[in-house]
Amino acid sequence: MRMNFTPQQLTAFLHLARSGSFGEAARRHGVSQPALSRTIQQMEAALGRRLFDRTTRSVVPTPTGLELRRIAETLVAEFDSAADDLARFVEGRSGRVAVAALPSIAAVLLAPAIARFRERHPEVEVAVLDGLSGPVLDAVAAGGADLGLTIRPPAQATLVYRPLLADEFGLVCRPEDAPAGEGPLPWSVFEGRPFVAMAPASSVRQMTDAAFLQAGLAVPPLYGCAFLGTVGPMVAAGLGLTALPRLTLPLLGSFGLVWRRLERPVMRRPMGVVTRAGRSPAPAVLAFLAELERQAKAMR
Amino acid sequence: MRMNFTPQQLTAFLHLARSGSFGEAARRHGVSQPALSRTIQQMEAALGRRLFDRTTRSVVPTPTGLELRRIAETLVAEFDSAADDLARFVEGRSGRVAVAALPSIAAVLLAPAIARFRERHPEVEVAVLDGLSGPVLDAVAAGGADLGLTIRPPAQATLVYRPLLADEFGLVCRPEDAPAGEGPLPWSVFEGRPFVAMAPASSVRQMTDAAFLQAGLAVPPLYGCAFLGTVGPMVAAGLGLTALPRLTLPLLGSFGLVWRRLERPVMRRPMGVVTRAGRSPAPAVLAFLAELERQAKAMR
DNA sequence: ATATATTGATAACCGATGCGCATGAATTTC
DNA sequence: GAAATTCATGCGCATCGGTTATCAATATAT
Repeated sequence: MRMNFTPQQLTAFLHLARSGSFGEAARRHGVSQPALSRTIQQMEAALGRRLFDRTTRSVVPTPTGLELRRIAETLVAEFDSAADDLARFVEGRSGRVAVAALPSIAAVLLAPAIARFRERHPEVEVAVLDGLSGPVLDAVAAGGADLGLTIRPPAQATLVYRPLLADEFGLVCRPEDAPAGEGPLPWSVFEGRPFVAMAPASSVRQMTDAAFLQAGLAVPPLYGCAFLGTVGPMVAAGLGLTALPRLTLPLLGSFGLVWRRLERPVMRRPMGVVTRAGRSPAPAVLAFLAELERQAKAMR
Repeated sequence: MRMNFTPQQLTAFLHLARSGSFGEAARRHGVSQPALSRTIQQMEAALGRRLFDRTTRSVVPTPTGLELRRIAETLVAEFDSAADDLARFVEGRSGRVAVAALPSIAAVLLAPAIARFRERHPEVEVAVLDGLSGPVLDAVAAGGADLGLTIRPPAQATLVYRPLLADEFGLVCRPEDAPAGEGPLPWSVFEGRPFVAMAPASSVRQMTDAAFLQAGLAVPPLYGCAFLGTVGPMVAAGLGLTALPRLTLPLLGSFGLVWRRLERPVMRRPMGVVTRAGRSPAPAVLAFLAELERQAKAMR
């Protein structure tokens, strides 16, 4: 005896068991009365037992009908709740988002995005793994993180990169060291002045080197700091000037440093998001991505 | 988003999630590979999300697929267990049987039937309501009892009666009071001897009265006892003889009384089972009925 | 490197199923 | 006794789920 009732059948049955009339039950179930008659007949045939003793005047559940009602009532409830769980997940209202990010991007882009996201998706768990570029990419590739926030990585078959924000480089210095005027400055502004550089492996250093190369300048790099948090105090102490993307400014510390846009060439630090190629992200991750893009657009 | 997956779809999905290959999963699910492909596509369309990221070489669940797997796994288990519960009920292996019965029938027919029944149906709860004819019929009519064991009641629209056993009347007396010989005796055997009668309302009394009337005898009834348990000691004390259906003999007590079949006329007490008309009994009740009939046949 | 085999997707077709409409049969009500 | 109510049935239709045959893509073998 293979009982293979569909949730449809079970709810139809429950409507009938609850209303005690085929016409009424059919209306509530949203089908015609003959359709409901057939449905019940099929269930009875499958079981080999009547579910209702019915005359033209009354519809009374048999003991088997009562038993099925007991069972179907909980089963349908389970089913509905499961459907609800799944719907919440599919709509991105439940689940988990793990984001790997460079600390600089985490500070300026990720933090506010999480704040907004959690307002709309309070049940979604958000995990942050801050690390340098390599570990970020590794985490995404290995599946430990759903997405990675970093600067554009070299093209890779297993990862996809999508740009979010291009952060422009500018001069960073104490107010009293700033050239007169208000507009953008050329990179030649660094000529003849001490330049506080980042460590040779860092993405910022590679871009400043490239800028000087393009501009045909020879500016000797000093110090070679690994962390932005170290650069701020050094500039503030008057040890030199530096060039940094605008959004990193808050990470330097509160020393009242000024930022002036640099051009010739205009340099932009491409920040974006990487995901695994060929892997569908969880709905909550997609929703978070959308929030990230909105945040990026707002900061542009 | 109305998720309305059938158990079929869910188990198909689980087969795929577990095997990681359409071909293998289709085989286990008992359908062709294209059929499974389409089933999964339909589920994905219903959800608006992919459930598996697949190439020709790999089938990997998406986050949504993992979530559905988690949900479907428990849901299908619930479903199976519910189906099992229902099957046990439908096959009469679980449930409850309430039997209303005359004490005399309960003793001779019901008790052994229950004993056998419980061997085969250990999970079925059996309740006994022993009472006189009126309350027995009332209990059945009101639904408090699934079936009633009693002597044939007057025809009633709401009840159906089915005969089980016809219990023959015989002379009951002390061995020393018995007429010589071994064969059946005529009712005239009571002429001129004290006859211990039952109460006028009892079914036995009505049949003994009828027997004397048919035989054209005038035998004055003495005492008019209401309970069989009272009749035994009285006969054993030598206060008189009586006529009783054979199967009631054990109820008289252990006084070594003898029973000799009576004829001219042969009187039979019709015992049977009553059920509600137009109401399907529970499967366990049907199984119990079958056991009752087997028991009756064995005693005939 | 080219051929082969494996695997999932697609196309075409077909029988079964579920539904609605119209109608029938039984019973209560006026 | 006629009308109304209620569940069951017959019939036609659209949909669905299934199979076979075939395609497209990729890994493997020669």
